[in-house]
Amino acid sequence: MHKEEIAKILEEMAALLELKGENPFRIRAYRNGARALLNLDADLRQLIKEKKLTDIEGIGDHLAEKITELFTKGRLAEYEKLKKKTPAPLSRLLEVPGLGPKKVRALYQRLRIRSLADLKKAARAGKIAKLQGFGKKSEAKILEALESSEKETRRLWFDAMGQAEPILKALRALKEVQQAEIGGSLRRKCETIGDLDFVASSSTPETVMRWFTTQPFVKKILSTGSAKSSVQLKSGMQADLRVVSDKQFAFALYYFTGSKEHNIRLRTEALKKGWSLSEYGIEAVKKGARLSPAPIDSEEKLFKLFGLSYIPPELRENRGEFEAAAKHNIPKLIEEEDIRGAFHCHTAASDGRNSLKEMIAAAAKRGWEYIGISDHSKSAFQANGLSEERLEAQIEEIRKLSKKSAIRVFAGVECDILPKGDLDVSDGLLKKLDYVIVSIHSSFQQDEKTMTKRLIRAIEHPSATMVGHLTGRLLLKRKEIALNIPKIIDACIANKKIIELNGNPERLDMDWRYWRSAAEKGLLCCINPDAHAVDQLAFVDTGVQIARKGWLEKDAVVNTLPLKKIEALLKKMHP
DNA sequence: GCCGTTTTCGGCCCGACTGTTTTCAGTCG
Repeated sequence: MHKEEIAKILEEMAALLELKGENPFRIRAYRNGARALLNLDADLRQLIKEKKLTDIEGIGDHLAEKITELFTKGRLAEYEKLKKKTPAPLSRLLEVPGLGPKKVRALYQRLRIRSLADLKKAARAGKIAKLQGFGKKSEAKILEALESSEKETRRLWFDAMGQAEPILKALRALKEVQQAEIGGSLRRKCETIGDLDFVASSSTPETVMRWFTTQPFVKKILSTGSAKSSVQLKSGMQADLRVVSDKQFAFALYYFTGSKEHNIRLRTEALKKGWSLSEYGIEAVKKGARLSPAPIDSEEKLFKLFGLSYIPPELRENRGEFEAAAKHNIPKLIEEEDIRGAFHCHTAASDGRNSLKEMIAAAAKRGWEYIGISDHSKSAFQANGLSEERLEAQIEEIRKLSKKSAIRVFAGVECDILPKGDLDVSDGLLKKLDYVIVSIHSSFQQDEKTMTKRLIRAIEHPSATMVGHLTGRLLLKRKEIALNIPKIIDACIANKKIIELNGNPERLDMDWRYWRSAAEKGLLCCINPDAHAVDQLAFVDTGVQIARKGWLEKDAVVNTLPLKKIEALLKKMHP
């Protein structure tokens, strides 16, 4: 069983325990455990073999045992038992907005409702409104939730940002608003976003709330008060606005940026010092505890109060940022301006929209010193992959254009990795190129072992320079291939090969969770746009955002190198 | 069920909003 499947079962167990009315902290422990697993960047098999599961924060002896059982046997006796006691479809009811464990239990015990279908029938018959604790409104809300088909409203970070920016701008333009920022996972640069969070300060919150809930972008008001309002946007996404006083703003922004795990950590630190930290401020609660009277009007000052360096929002995931900040070891994260070129760019010769010349001109306009062109190889027939003759002709053309251009143009290819791990271009031709990206575009269904072997074989090819979009995932659309990523990282380090961070908003691949430890071990990254048109060169910026989330500094990213140095590096890798 | 420079037992974040109540439980983030 994969860690994702195991995490899902732990989640399901949490839901079942919730329905049983178990101790809420025990339930939280299961959820934390599931999350810890998903956040894991090490090889689960290895951890289990070495009995080191309990080294993971949030996983103790009991969860370690359960995870081991699931991993080795593919099933968990306790889970089976639990499922027998509570009909499994009941946990689906928890996903209906407004229904929590207590209400689901009431529905089950009093109306024998077990499934969404039962629920719908009962609501239509008006049976729910009659139950104690329910009423006409909750019945209507349940029906509405069941009948609306827009249940999946998660968006790519890029799309969510596009929706949030105009709202933020309008909020800031209000004369009643003193400060406004985007918070939540959007500010933390998560790859997908569930809802938009805005934080604003004002002395007349009601006015701001009235404005927010009556805008044309609002489809429905979900809730509204003087401190908090939630609306559903016309796009289907949910947006929340919190309004506080200006003195409280830094605390509120910090709080609503999250992540939850990160916040809990700082609150716990506060308690140890005898302070209580909330979205509204901080105060001494224990006898003898003292706070300096200096006002805290920025997140920097808040961190400083705890003796911590400033933690950029991207890093606030409780994945080691507190330890680093305490030692004043927060990395100087890479920035958009550090990028001097990119290597994964397509032209109209394969499946791009623009010509070679146009791509080069667009790269020069961005202020880059160089661009690498990497069209598809012949097996990618769906993408009009280049035959060896066409690739050879393109190399010639690139050599000519590079001499005439303001920027250096490198000749590359995005070479398919064939099912057995062979490359799709002959060795002779590969040698003529400046660099080679190796990517998987076929036989996605291979099992983990086969896939890992296939990829390592490609990495070991002397002409391979870097791995393209490692897992082939399309966020919210297509699952990643089965792969032992820690092993691939080790193979790349051993063979001195690069892994791409694909900045296409749908890919953001390799996943940010792996970069920190990989870079510490010496893996080099190349942030690429995977551009299929001139305007998509900007995807490197999205790539940089995710690189920051993965703790990457400039030094770990090869395309921050000036031209002379990148030329030397490629020559060394590709003699 | 997890965790520990106050603890191996006793904590575990907590406030806003809704709807059903008639003072508050449940849900949510």
